[in-house]
Amino acid sequence: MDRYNPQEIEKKWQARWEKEQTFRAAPKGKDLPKNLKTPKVFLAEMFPYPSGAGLHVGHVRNFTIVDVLARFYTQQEMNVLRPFGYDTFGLPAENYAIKTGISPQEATKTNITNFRKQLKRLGYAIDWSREINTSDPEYYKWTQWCFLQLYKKGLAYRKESYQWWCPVDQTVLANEQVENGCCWRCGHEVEKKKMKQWFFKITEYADELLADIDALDWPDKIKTMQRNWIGRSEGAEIEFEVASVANTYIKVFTTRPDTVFGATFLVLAPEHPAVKKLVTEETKAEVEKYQSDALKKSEIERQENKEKTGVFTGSYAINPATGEKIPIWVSDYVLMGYGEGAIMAVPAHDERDYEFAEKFDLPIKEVIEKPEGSSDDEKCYHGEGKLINSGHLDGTDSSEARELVINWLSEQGVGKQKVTYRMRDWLISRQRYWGCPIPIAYDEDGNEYPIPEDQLPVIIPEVKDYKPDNTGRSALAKAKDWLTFEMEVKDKKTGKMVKKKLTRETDTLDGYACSSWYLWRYVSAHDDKAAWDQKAIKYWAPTDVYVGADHAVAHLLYIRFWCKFFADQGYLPFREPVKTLLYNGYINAPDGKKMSKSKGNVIDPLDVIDQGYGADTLRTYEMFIGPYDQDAAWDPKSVGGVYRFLNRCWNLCFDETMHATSERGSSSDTLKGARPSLWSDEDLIPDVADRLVQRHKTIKKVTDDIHRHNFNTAVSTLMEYVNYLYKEKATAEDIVTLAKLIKPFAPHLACEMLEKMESDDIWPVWDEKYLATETVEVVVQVNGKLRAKISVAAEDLENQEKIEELALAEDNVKKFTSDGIKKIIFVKQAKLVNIVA
RNA sequence: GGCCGAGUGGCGGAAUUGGUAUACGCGUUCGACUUAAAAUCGAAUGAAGAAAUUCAUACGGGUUCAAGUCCCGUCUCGGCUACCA
Repeated sequence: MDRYNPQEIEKKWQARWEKEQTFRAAPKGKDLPKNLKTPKVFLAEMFPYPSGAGLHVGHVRNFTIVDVLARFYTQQEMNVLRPFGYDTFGLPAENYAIKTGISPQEATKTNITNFRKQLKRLGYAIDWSREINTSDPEYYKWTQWCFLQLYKKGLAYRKESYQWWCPVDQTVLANEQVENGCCWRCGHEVEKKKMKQWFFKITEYADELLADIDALDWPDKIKTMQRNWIGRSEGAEIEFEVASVANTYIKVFTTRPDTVFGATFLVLAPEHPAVKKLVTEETKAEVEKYQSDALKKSEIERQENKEKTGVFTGSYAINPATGEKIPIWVSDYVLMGYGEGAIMAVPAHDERDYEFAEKFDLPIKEVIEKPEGSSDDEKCYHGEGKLINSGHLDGTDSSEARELVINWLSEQGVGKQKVTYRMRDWLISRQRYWGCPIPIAYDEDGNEYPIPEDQLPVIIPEVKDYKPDNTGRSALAKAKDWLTFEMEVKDKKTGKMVKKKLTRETDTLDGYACSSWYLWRYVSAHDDKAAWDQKAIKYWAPTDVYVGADHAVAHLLYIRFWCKFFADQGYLPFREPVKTLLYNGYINAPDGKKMSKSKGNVIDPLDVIDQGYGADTLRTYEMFIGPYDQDAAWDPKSVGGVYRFLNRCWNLCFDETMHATSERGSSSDTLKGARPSLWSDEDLIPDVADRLVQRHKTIKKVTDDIHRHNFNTAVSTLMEYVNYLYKEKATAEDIVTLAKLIKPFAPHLACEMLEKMESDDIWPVWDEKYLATETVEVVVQVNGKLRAKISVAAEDLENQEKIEELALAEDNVKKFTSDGIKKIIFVKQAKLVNIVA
């Protein structure tokens, strides 16, 4: 007998899959599969950044989940689309280029080649004809096209604003790229810088992005994070007239308009544009110093020092509810980016305002009565209650008063209902070389001209030196031939077409823009007529199952935003890009800590394969390691256990001593070419009944488990089946069933077994009739404690009286029921009798 | 501080709708094979007890014929978030 040799058989099957292009989703040269009536499944993982280090075990877990599903659905004869791509723009390649002079284009090519080779060694069922790469001009041409669509609709715009700036990477960062006041890439503290930047107006879709979360088949964790990120607040916008400066109003946002009578001062963010109008001779110097200090303060300092600071502007506003004059202050606890950048302070009912009032000795006026018996012992009560000190609204319940106040202020023209979002517009320009160029140019007056669609792509020029220049512009500014050019444009004044000298935008797009549409590119990956083909998108998309372990908010929110936008433009026939999202956990080092090069605890998946375990063991192990959505620690000993299991599968097929033989001695011809030692079910009557039960139970359990994404228990079910077959020996049908069921996990081994058995790989179907056995075991409890098990004929389950009688007849039951029986509960479904004594 | 998870043998974990707690794997022990070891195969393995049995799903209560599962409270760990008005 040949021994299980993964090295040999994996090489053999990988070569065959490559040659036969086994995993192409469509016949050559066509976009759609032949049989459109078969259900389609579009599966994808979050495409990786192909780093020089190659695949790590985390990738393997992520990709194997997709692969198991792809193979499972393929075996069920569905049309499966399982493409692959690379997210190649980004800082690592650029920093590497700055350090070594090797161009990002070249480094990316090398890395992809390595990645592709490694992916093939894992035996993934990838349709390689659809491989995409975001830094390929063929791809980013269409990223630029997407940008222009957003630009046309006014959803891509330029605005001067204070932005997070990383002084090391020399680029602005989006809010979600700032972690604890530090750059997500290099970890350096970020600063605020006033710059003109490009944005996508994601806030336009805030309401829909929020509302549609409910219906998504996504993990609750991610749904909650997205809801929090969008951060919708309902409240009111209230205008406060400035007493000392004519015709000046300060708008504030509040979620508690019911407390307006208690607003005893206003607070403005240091960056608020009205501040310069409000300062007086005496306060000017001090306020300006406070403003410039606040700008210099890093996010970390702001967080560390929660002690309230602030300064009086010297001006007063009129509280529209009370008519009282109240002072206007400036403090950095009010953020310019949220609401109106100004608040009405109600110190009696808001902790932050309370602290501020205490510190600067400002009046505190209670306007909500704490209900009796309230356990809230905070200094300022922020719950609901009856209004007091609130003029005509005294005695009203605070929850009702909110609307009454809004209506009342609205009648006077100084207030209205308002919804505010925590989410800001998406900052997309980056001062980096290695990104998708923004297809915009400027004339000498700074007017914007989009590059016409037929002139795309704007190709990234090769440069010698990749360092950003010290003006905050990317290295693209160094490509002089590329930077300026002539283009026919409509003259802004005369409206005639004229040739104009233009300068290109040197900012590139945030990498998240490139990954916001790649799922749709997969349906017609190398289409040169459109970003995605309409017929193909209609058939394949949206993505049925999307698997990842990162980007809970950013990427998964942006892709939803683009989906809604392109749906509105008529390019997509759906409004949500991903039906089911699986979010897999991380794989940690054996010590339970995160794997990292510096700690030297990294497990290299290719090493595991080369040690002799093979790809099938690696794949199966990573599915068996635990529930896919939980973190798990790598255990080298358990890898050995999975290898032993696959080895046992192999033996059942190739070791004749493991084969069931018939005492009647007749060989079966039900399986052509099967070895003489191998017997079919038919030869084994009468012991065939239990065998069929085990087999069909296994088929059902494995099928259900994969549907539920319980990959770990699917594998353990197969282990139980193999243990059973080791005891009882295997028939031809057993071996074929086992091979088919294990194929999603260990495809090479399964193919080898199926080849030997001359069998197809079509997913087996269980028959309910084998699941119902002739005799069943009924559990007998007394007072909920297990006391006996009785074996009864299956049809007797309908006969409650008989079962109760049998149960009571058990010696061990009699022992515990000698004091009499109160009642008997019989649960047919659970096959259980509970006697209450 | 706020929100959301989780806590089961020596370890990773199973228990799908409230119905036999600890499947499967690792580890450990014993046995077979072997001159021997590895590999492989077989058996045992929550704790206490000779046994019947009792006690065990973080802790304390509750609901129920029956609770790992549901409810209330406490503790511990993890994730996200953090002056968002």
